[in-house]
Amino acid sequence: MTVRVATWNVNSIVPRLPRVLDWLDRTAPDVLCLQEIKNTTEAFPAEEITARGYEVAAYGLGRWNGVAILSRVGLDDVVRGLPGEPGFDGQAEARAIGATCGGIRLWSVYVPNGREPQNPHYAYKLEWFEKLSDLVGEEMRNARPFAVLGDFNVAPTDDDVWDITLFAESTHVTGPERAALKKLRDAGLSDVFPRPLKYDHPFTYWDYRAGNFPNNKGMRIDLVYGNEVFAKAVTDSYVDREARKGKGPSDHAPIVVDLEL
DNA sequence: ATGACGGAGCGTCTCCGA
Repeated sequence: MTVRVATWNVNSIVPRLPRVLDWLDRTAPDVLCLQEIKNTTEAFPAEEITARGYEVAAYGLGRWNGVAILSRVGLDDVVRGLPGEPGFDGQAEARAIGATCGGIRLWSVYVPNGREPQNPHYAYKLEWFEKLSDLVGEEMRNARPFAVLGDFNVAPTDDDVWDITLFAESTHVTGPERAALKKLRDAGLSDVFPRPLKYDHPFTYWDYRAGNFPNNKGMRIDLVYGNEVFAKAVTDSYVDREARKGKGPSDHAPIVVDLEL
């Protein structure tokens, strides 16, 4: 069975909907994990997506964050929220949703940004990673294909940012953040490394400002972490930088993963 | 070469993003 799975931080689903619909039509993923839908579960604009044959599971609590999974190969055992996840400043946040699609267990995640290393948001980020690690430990008890996809807000290596010298005192590249990723790999997940459609590095994010996209000043912070049976089934993976072009894009590009299961 | 911030909310500004 061939399955195409994708992940995309859309930076708000409502203004991005025309682009997402067009991208679904052209790319035809079986499953699409979304991050930063920036609205509520109830307000998710599902109609035109379901008209294309996808089931929708969304989880959003308001104007920030929010995640979703779209699937045309089944959408079962949906879990909204990371078990035991911390909130920030006393508020729950919608940053994870899990579902089983076509026999594959998938989690769409939007890891907290961290802001600056001294900011309480950074400690929250590391705490959130701990709960993600706990979840992965639980999911790894099953033999089925399993992957965590989404915006991890960490560049795994110095090659995953356009110029590491500009990241002193910055989040996304610190030792503890990278150690959190390593802990996921030590638990048995592999970084499904995508090919870039252009240039040398498969960046997935480029700031809107200062011409960062045309200058390819990007970061690889959106990741696909799969267990062994998932990773071994991968036949191709790429970052669709075409989706970052033109008027009204997200600041992230989608990652597409093809599997033969 | 697909381009020089953009989204949301009670909002003409602030917060957030990485």
